[in-house]
Amino acid sequence: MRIGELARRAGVSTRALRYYEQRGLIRARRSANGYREYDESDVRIVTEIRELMSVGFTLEDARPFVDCLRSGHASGGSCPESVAVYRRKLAEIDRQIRDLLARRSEVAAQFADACPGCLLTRRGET
Amino acid sequence: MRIGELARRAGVSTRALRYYEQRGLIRARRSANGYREYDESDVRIVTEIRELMSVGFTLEDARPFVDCLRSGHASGGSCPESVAVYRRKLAEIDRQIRDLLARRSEVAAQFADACPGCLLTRRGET
DNA sequence: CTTGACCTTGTCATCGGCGTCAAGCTTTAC
DNA sequence: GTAAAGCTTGACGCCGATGACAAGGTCAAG
Repeated sequence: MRIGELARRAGVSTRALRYYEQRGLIRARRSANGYREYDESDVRIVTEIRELMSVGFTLEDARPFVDCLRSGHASGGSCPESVAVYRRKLAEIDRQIRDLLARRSEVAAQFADACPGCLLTRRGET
Repeated sequence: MRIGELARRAGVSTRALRYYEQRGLIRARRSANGYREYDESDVRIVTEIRELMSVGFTLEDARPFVDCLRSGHASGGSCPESVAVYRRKLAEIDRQIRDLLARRSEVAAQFADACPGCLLTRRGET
């Protein structure tokens, strides 16, 4: 299939697909006229990338998953490198949550300090 | 005082100060040679900006606080516009926290799905 | 033949908050 | 006198993942 069909089937723009190729995440055969040609395995790969991005992974994060799929694994997340990324992302998310909680207290504290009496409600009620 | 001293006293770069001026957050008199001249109130304003930024406010978020200080208030956060920003930021942070918590479950779920047995009760998921 | 859908490469723009030169003033210190 | 600070404006770079164009080649249908 050509790039337009892959884009439709994977739910991304053609621009995104060319970008993924430029970043080395997908590859394409070229037909005689220079058009990119893809097959079913590319649909799988792009779908995997989008799933990961939908939960906050970057393209670089997705790379080990793509490699894992290419090496024949049924799941992109079953290779050691992918598992490492999963763990790293979970740790990263946990840290972000902690940071945000700390930040929330700081903001609330500044607020209370700058404007005593303004913050009369409890969390989430404003 | 000139820009270098203001930068030192407020703990920012001169580049940052020129940027704030360009964005209309601070102003400067000019001495005969074209150098920017600041006074104590500018130290206060820049300090306020940095305090707000340190807890995740953008420069635009800081604008009402600056205006509030300029209008003579002792605290930049005591004007209605600043209070509105505080409330908005708190709501924003709460939303981000909720999003991250949801994202964490999704990642953990994907992880568990892609690699059964990899996620060994690290956080009481499932 | 022509329209229109699809493809190509290449480049600029986005968003925030600056860092980092560049090239040339002024002022200060010795 | 001269060198080192310090100041000026201007402009490019960065990060991530594209969107939006430009200017053209290709191909099937009417």
